[in-house]
Amino acid sequence: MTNLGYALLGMLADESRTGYDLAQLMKQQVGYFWSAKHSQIYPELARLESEGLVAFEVIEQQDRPHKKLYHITPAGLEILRNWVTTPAESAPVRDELILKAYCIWLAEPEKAIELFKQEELRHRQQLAHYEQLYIWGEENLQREQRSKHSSLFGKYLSLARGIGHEREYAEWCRWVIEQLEKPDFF
Amino acid sequence: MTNLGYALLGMLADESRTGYDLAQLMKQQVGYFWSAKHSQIYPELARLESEGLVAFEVIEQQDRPHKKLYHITPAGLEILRNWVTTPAESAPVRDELILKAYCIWLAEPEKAIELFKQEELRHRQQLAHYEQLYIWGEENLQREQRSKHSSLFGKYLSLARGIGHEREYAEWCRWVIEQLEKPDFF
DNA sequence: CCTAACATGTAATCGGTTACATGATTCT
DNA sequence: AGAATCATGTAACCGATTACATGTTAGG
Repeated sequence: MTNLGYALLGMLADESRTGYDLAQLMKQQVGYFWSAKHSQIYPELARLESEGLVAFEVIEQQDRPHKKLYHITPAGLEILRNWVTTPAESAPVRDELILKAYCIWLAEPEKAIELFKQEELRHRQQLAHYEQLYIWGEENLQREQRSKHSSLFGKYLSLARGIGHEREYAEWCRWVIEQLEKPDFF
Repeated sequence: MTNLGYALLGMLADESRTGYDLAQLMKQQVGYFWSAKHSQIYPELARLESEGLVAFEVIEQQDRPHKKLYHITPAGLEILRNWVTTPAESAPVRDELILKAYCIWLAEPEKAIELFKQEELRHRQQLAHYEQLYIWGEENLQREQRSKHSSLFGKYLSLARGIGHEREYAEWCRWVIEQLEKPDFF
């Protein structure tokens, strides 16, 4: 099983979806921590189906093309449940901006400041976006949905991580700018 | 040019190194934000050499196999300098633990707590490691090396990012545990 | 004797992106 | 007339990992 497979099972555990729906979700919500293009999703769904972890029914539509609505099977739910609490394997980090930071001693400080100002702005904007989603969610949250067994719970945990991550990243950018603005010897 | 190419140029801008040395560096320092195995490094060095961005001299050694000591060329330094301050392209995030967090509503809370306790510990240990490196660096830092134009400057910026990242990650794990320990309705 | 460190490469495979391919409907 | 959304697929390519391959010396 691949991580993409688990990601798809996770989305289908919440509700039945088409390949197209799954690809859309990966441009929103889920895309903040896992993503894939439709060209990867369709073959992976076919693979999951061949292993009996998902199944689909063809929905015929007038005025729209037909679609395959996938749902998770009991076997799929079982391996997903088993996976969620097993330790995650640590993937190597590859962050282009930190790589640039490592080499920044070669650059003119003014240009470096400009770069980090742009990056800070980018992360502040993403932070504001996440915070807005968080507020909207809080407002519409019913009492019975405030359960560890509601799929909304998972959405909150992941959104909170996004907020913390973007805030921390933006603050590092700011700190880097401060270091670059300091005179060389003091 | 690939990011790996720039990473190698960045390491060679600091000082001349062999492919073996570069692979070792990517298990330490540089590996915290960019990594590659020797099987990827050797062909990439050959490619950089064919494009005139690096060059090497063969060092014959008694009692050790011969080695190729690579150094950056003026052309290599130029494209590296040009790259460092150009905006970084944002790569999609793929974090297995956040994916698990998203699906955690399917798990038994006790098992979920165990998972996040393990993960918190892992990040606290990595944080302690980074902080130790930071302290050692501070201690041995000479006045003339406290310049934006010293390669140590880049090492500090990247190390600071590692510290911030691990601290924030560990704190999120702790917060998740708190959410999981709360009674469902309160 | 076996393992670790030094030292350099190639081949097979895999996960993911980009591009190719098709086709209907709705909105501007 | 053209773009956007819905809807599903395949093919080529690329970056990265794992495994294959070789050979020396030092140390437990």
